[in-house]
Amino acid sequence: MLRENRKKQTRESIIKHAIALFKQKGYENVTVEEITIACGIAKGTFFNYFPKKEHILLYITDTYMNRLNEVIQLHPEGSLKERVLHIFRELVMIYFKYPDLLGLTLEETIRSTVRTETESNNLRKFQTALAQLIDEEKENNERFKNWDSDTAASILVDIFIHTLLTQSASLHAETMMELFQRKLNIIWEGLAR
Amino acid sequence: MLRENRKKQTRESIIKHAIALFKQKGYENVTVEEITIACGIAKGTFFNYFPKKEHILLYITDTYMNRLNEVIQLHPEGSLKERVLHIFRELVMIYFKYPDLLGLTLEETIRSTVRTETESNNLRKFQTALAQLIDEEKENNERFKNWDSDTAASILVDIFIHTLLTQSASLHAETMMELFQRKLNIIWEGLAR
DNA sequence: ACATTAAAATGACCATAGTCATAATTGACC
DNA sequence: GGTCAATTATGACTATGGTCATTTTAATGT
Repeated sequence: MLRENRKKQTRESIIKHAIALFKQKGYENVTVEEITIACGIAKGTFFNYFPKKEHILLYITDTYMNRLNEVIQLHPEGSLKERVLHIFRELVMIYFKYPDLLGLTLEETIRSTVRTETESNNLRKFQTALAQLIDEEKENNERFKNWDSDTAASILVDIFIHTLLTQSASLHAETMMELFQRKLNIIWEGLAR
Repeated sequence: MLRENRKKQTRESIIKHAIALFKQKGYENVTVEEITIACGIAKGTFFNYFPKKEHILLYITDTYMNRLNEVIQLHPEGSLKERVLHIFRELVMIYFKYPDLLGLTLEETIRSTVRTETESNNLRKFQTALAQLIDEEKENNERFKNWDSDTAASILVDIFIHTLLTQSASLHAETMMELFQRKLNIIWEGLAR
């Protein structure tokens, strides 16, 4: 299994060096060749691991979303609204680890969502996780029974992603969280009530 | 003013030929040089009009959004929810004029939103228009007074854009409209009511 | 008409993402 | 430990987006 180990190592090396360089010089100012030199591999090798330069950014989101279940477990208490807000906060914090890459990363996530149409994309995973949360709440709380969980979860994802996108330039986590709060208030209580 | 006329002509020629070629061969398979040849201009000239190839896609959204006020006027009757649904429907129909470009166009709109941060971008315009609609409704209808119109409008844009994005691959307008309807039902009545 | 200046067009040029035929490495099997 | 097949690495090469110094064209003034 030497081969598989090497592959994993190379892959991780590429990601590590690429992100380090992106942080340092900005995504656009880093060439693929530069990344491969940092890794001590040939340029062509890069494309054996990632079909396009941008796919590294996608990987970042993968990592975030892999922590999703963990993040959901972090806040098992409180009302559904509180839990959702906590989850949003955690995800925002993770995203803010690479503030300069936030916008680009989101763009790529969206792109892949548009292009793939598959169930396996990250936003779909997020939606499924939220839908499950709503389903659980339905057991305890009559008030949620009216709605299809998946549609409701989809709204939450709509709000999360698009708010993040429009706010990503200003990069202020707390402002963003306030906006989330206000939006959740509205959809919880109903726009026309 | 010969100069300005020529400029306008060239600009329009580029847009016209570019979109025709995109429809015919797909965005990725059309080179800038190809576009300029079709227009009978030099390659460099293209970049005097559009800083990047992708900016042509942005122009498409500009056109759509310029029709926004017109679209809003089209349905002055009915409840707010009905009006919003009508507006969504009209916009979806406009977008579906270039079904193959829909995804790309949206991607670019989002990109520019992320990058510019200015008030002048198209999504912001959409939001402002919707906020105004909500404000008007507030005059007649007590029930909407609780909420900040801008935040509420922002939710509607979140839903519109992100639903469009996730659904753009399947390209089925009616499915999309049904989804809009379900989502609006939820946020109108309130998720937890 | 001619000269001067400003705007716009041009295309040779460059940088770099991505390809691909070839070479090197690995694992399996005898 | 030698042979073969499959996998992975390599880097010369190609294609194309985008730049920029130079040239052309339009507008203004005399």
